[in-house]
Amino acid sequence: MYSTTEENYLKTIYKLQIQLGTFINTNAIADGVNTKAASVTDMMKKLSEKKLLSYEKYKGVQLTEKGKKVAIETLRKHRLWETFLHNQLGFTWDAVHDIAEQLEHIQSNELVEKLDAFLGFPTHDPHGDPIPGRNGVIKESNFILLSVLQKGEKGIISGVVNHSSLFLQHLEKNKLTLGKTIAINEVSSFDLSVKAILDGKEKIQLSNEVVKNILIKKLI
Amino acid sequence: MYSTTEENYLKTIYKLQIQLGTFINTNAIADGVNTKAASVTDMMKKLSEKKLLSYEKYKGVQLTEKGKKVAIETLRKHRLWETFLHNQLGFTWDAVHDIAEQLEHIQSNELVEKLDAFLGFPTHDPHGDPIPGRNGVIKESNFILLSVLQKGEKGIISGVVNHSSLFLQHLEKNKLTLGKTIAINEVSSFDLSVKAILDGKEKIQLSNEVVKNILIKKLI
DNA sequence: CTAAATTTTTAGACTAGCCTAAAAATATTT
DNA sequence: AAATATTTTTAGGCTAGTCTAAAAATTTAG
Ligand SMILES: [Mn+2]
Ligand SMILES: [Mn+2]
Ligand SMILES: [Mn+2]
Ligand SMILES: [Mn+2]
Repeated sequence: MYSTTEENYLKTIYKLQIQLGTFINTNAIADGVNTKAASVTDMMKKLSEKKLLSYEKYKGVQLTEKGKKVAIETLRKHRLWETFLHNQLGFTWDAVHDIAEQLEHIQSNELVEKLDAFLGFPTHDPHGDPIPGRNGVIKESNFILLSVLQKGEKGIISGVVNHSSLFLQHLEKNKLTLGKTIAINEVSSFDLSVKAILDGKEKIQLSNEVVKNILIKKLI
Repeated sequence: MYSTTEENYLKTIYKLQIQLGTFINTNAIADGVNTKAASVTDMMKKLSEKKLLSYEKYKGVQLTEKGKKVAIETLRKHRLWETFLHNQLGFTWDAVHDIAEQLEHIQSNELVEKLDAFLGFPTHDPHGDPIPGRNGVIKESNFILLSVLQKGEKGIISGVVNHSSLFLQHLEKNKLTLGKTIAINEVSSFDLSVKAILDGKEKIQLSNEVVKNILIKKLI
């Protein structure tokens, strides 16, 4: 139905709309799809022509319901495939994104639904991001930043803000994976680094750069 | 490394080489990749430039070792994905081909190897076709046509000649699936249709059109 | 409120892959 | 051995998607 390129544009715009509000500017899109502003302008005209978004010169861009639907379907496929790669094939969480970036464009509704069932209708992908349902509904999780936890509080690692391989590998190496419990012992008022207990056993120390990129579900 | 289009050309030429001999002509390729002869000539120049095949004007085309390697890798991926779709996701054998036609172009060696392991290193796809190994070796199976069996002989259904959805659905509907045993009771000398026993139980009647498109492993 | 900086759009060009129509080469008949 | 038919190649053109450089619009600063 839509090309790989079109789906990538729509998915990127959708994600930008979530984090930045409604009107998305050309440069942000160019950055997101890894191309130049001139190419984005071209594509915006085409997508607007196809009623996937509304575009007004110099004013930015906004997805229509139709465009949002395609974006969410693509996101759904991406996250289901990431889950497959991680849970079934044993890929580490830093390796799944690039492959899912290709797999998300395979066209077959039957495949998506069968994959979903095969995986047991997962609600979150390996990075803790919510997987949109068949109906297109996304249950946004109310995770909070680990950096807002105070001394004495604890939570379960449930997601990440930064999705880069470098960061994910760093977490993996330090056993900071989804499901682990972190209890804050002390927050340095000098560099905001944190001393904590991992899973009630191990003493660990985390830089502010790390704690502000981990999402947790607060306990009690 | 190579585009979807290039991989499709190479895979098609490889299959033609298997069934027709070494030099493959333009029209056969055009037919295989569903395009026009003029487009094939263009592409042959490009693939020849990249040393994937040898091309001499008006003389036809032949894969190099390099080209053969790419073709076999693509065939390996195609058949592994078909196996995944059938064995794990429960797709019927007539539905897997079109989706595998897309999946075979996903680029990741690690994915192929992990998928292979996940599937238990299968040797044949859902149509009975052999799956090339990681080394690129294909164990050609010595299946024979059901139509060569004589009265009193029997065999196990192990593959198909015709891969069309229509034929596969017909077989499915008549429970003529891989692994079933067929014992010949009688061959009509009028229309070459066959009376047989399926799995030692059920009496069946098969047209010549059907028996000459089923491959079996002969018993005793 | 004008001037400078930034962002966005246009203009023109490129590649991959495809097409049609015509020309050239090869194969088949007579 | 011509004549005819078929196959293949060339020529020229199309679309999707990309780029650079220049022009136009908008935003920010003085
Ligand atoms: Mn991802
Ligand atoms: Mn993810
Ligand atoms: Mn197939
Ligand atoms: Mn097959």
